[in-house]
Amino acid sequence: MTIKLYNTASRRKEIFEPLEPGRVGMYVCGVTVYDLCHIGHARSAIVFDVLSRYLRARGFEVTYVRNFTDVDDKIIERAREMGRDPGDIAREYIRAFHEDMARLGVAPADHEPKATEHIDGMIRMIRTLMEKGFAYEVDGDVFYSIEAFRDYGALSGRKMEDLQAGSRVAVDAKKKNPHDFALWKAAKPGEPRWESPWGPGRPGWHMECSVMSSHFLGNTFDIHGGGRDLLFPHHENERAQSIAANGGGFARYWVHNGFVTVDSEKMSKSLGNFLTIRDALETYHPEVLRLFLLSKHYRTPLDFSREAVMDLQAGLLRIYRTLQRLEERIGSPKTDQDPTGALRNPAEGTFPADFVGVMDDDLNTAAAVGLLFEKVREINRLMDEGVSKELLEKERDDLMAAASVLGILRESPRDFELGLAEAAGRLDAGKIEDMIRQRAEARKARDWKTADAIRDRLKEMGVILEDGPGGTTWRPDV
RNA sequence: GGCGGCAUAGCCAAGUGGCUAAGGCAGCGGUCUGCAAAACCGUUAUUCACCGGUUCGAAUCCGGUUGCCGCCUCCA
Repeated sequence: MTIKLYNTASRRKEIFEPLEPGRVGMYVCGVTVYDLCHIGHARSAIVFDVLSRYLRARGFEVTYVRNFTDVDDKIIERAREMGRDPGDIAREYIRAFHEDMARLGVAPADHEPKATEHIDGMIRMIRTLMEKGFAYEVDGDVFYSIEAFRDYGALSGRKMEDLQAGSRVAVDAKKKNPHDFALWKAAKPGEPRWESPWGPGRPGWHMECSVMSSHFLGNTFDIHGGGRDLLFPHHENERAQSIAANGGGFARYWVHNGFVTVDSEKMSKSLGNFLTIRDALETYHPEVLRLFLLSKHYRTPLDFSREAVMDLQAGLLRIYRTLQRLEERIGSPKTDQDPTGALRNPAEGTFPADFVGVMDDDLNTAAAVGLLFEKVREINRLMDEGVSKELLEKERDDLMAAASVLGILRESPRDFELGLAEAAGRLDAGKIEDMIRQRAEARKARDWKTADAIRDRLKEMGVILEDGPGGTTWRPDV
């Protein structure tokens, strides 16, 4: 079986073959750290987290690089507004990013370089571009000349004429061509600065990704990812710089995730319709959010709404209830083995093979989630039929293999339910158990009226009772 | 203006040439239960925005229409 990925550069799905068999180099554009991240950032981070997990589960050795843009106009502007040091702002939001990602279960990348750590490399690259005739300096600014790069526009599928026709940007008189872009920006008073052959200044935005990707992955590497909005101009420019300066092919597969929208409109700072990860986690359990963001194919826009998220929550809860039942029957899962082992060489017609089949097809997590639910129904059926412990263990291992690639089902079932309840309000376990005892006495006396009244009262408190052969248990009404 | 994407049941969402159009949520009927809850079983799109065309055969390919969205400017 082979993995297929949609390559934005060719606008079609392609069979994925890494440059070096068995090894994958993957670079994903991270965030500019001037504010808290919103759930659009979360989608991107989660999609590429799943891609790296999946590639590893399929036996590839992955080197995953995700950068931080920690020097940039927006950071400088924010610092000025707040009367603070730009470096402090960047550090603060890098910390916030790590906290948010940890809560969402997004694993750290193998390398998380910051732009400011690679200024020397950027200066070297700019010098090379000037020597090769791709860049020119004007009053301490250095620009890339897009006309010098014949292939400019090939990645995003644009023609230079089209670009000019729609341009609304105020043209910088220093530029030879309005779409030339800054490689180096001369520092204005009070701005962060580094010494360079063109005087003090800072790098343009696109430089960092070119330099850091080649530093960690080489001049030609396998996967370059990011949000769809980065395709132009950011990725087009990165590519133009890198190929012009280094030769090589730069990224071989370009993978772009779609946006999170609200009321069908892109979530963005300028529209003011964004929801930060933090705010979302006040209301929704991290795994609910994660499953929601994976419930639609990564390339299509995903509309965020409370109803849609809560629907997924109901579904995830059902999966956890099945895990709870399993635990009661066959005990807790073993934790000392690689959960994804079942995906390595799955036998045809089995659940792991089906899962691999849909994931191989351009990371179809939506279909994968569907398979997960089918498997859950089957496991419940098997438990109703009373099959052997060995079979149930096998079934659970298969389920957990898929779940671990998606990064869900990481909690104990009880913790998950209580976690949901925490968002809805706190429950007093002692009082609840007291009332359950009273109800048990009433039931013993066949006083159904009293028993039902107590149950109703608990329901109002947000507690659901379940009478089973082993007595009554309770769970939060979520 | 240029380029691109999307339109599948009450809602969310897979499926891109051929068995009965996945799955989730919600609803309804049933099994189980003192009654519930949970779980399971059954059920809910003769039809895939609309109009043409290609084909033995299309939700899937082609042309057109409508609607929504994105990129072209910092943006995941």
